[in-house]
Amino acid sequence: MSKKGEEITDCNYQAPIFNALTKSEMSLLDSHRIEVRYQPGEIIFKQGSPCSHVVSFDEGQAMEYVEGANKARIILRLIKPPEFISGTGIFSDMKHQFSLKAIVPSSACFIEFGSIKELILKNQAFVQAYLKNIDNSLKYSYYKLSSLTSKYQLGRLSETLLYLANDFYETNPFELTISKPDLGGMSNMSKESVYRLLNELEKDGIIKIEGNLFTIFKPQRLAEISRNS
Amino acid sequence: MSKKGEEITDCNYQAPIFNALTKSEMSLLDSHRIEVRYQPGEIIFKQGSPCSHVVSFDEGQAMEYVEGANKARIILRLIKPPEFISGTGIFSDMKHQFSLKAIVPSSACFIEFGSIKELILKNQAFVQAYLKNIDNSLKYSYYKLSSLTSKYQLGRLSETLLYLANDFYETNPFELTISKPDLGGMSNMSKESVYRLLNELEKDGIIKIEGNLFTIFKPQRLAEISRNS
DNA sequence: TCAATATATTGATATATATCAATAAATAAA
DNA sequence: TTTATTTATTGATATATATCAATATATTGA
Repeated sequence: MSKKGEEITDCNYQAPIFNALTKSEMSLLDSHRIEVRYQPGEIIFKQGSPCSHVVSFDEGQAMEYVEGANKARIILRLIKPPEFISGTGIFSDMKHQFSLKAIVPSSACFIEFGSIKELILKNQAFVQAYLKNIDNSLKYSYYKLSSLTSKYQLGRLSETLLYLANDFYETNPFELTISKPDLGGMSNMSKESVYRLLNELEKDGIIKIEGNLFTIFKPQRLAEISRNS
Repeated sequence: MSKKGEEITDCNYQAPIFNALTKSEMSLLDSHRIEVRYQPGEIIFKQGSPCSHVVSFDEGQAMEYVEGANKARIILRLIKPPEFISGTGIFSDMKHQFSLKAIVPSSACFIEFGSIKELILKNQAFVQAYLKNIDNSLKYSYYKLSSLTSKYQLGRLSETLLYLANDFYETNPFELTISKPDLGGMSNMSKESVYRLLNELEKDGIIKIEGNLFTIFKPQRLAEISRNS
């Protein structure tokens, strides 16, 4: 097992849920896993396809998205390691409910669901961690549902920018690794609206954009906009 | 324990998840539960409030909804017995992620989460049923997310009408027990839009509305509209 | 280097949909 | 019954936002 921070990872079980496992349980998983590397844009799993494994996302960055009525897509959230991704549907209809796509070179470890299920049934700490994981997904999904349906686009875009700085990249000037039109996918708006509103926020001195480098000058102002519009 | 179909119910454990329990496990729950009766409009639990119990919804009808930015609310789905409602957040931040409100006189049984957790940890069939339950909620939530953000209002309202006939009331002429403006809460639109579109669907001979009695004449046409707009 | 493609920008227009407003019908209260 | 209140209806208007279009800039490939 490699430590967090090393360059090459190989199913390193760094996600918090794996803390619940003993060494021998990890070895069990080792014999039921496959590691796969992805290039930017490659789909790791696709909404609607059979779901037989969980994913330990070990390296790179990816996006979780759901497909809408037309070609529209909503980007639910971005993923960075270490992350444990349990395809929802694994206890119901065995189909993926969302798609996962690499946005930079990435590495994902597929662990057979059978062995995960075994651990869920016999390891009390593991099942609690697993339930916490789904619970958080559900919580986030409900939040997104109300936010995407009740806010104006400026509020939604501001929320996305704060999410990127605070939760995803976790730095203030941050280098955007998705495209600017993808900000529209995260905030549910057209790419033209994204460009227009970004310029507006920049003109108001709230943010600065140089290429893909985003600086948030007034995070509290952005939070206010996110709340009130 | 009363059988399904009887008038008065009292924590009857009819929801599928309870099939996983033995008689003695049910007795355990019996000593950790409280039954509460509600009048129409009364809140059973409120988004953001502490979540310490799960709910067995035994009688009546209720709505699950999330509160949006302004006073806006999205009605996630309607609930009828038997239904097991595990407040999400019970494994994460111990707060309710949505509200539940009675729409007709209803009866709900609150079961202490401690005893549910005990069963999750020791009964393998129960934990699987519990996971299936959350999984379905997540699946539904993702579906709603894409549907509410990618369809036009006519498509969303058609979807709601089909949901009511096929999944909730399960009869074709159905008596609406929520208000017509609430159809807007389910479809994310203003009440005026609801009235306009209902009249439009009626003029086109797709549905008929007499008071609160809704008849769907052309369900396949409605499904088509729901899909393509 | 030059062409070709993708990304960014901005304006004009179209359109979905909310909001406001006025009134009608239905229901409840007195 | 008469009044008051809620629910329903419909039109006019305002507005958020997408779409279309034109062009500019940057990036890539030949």
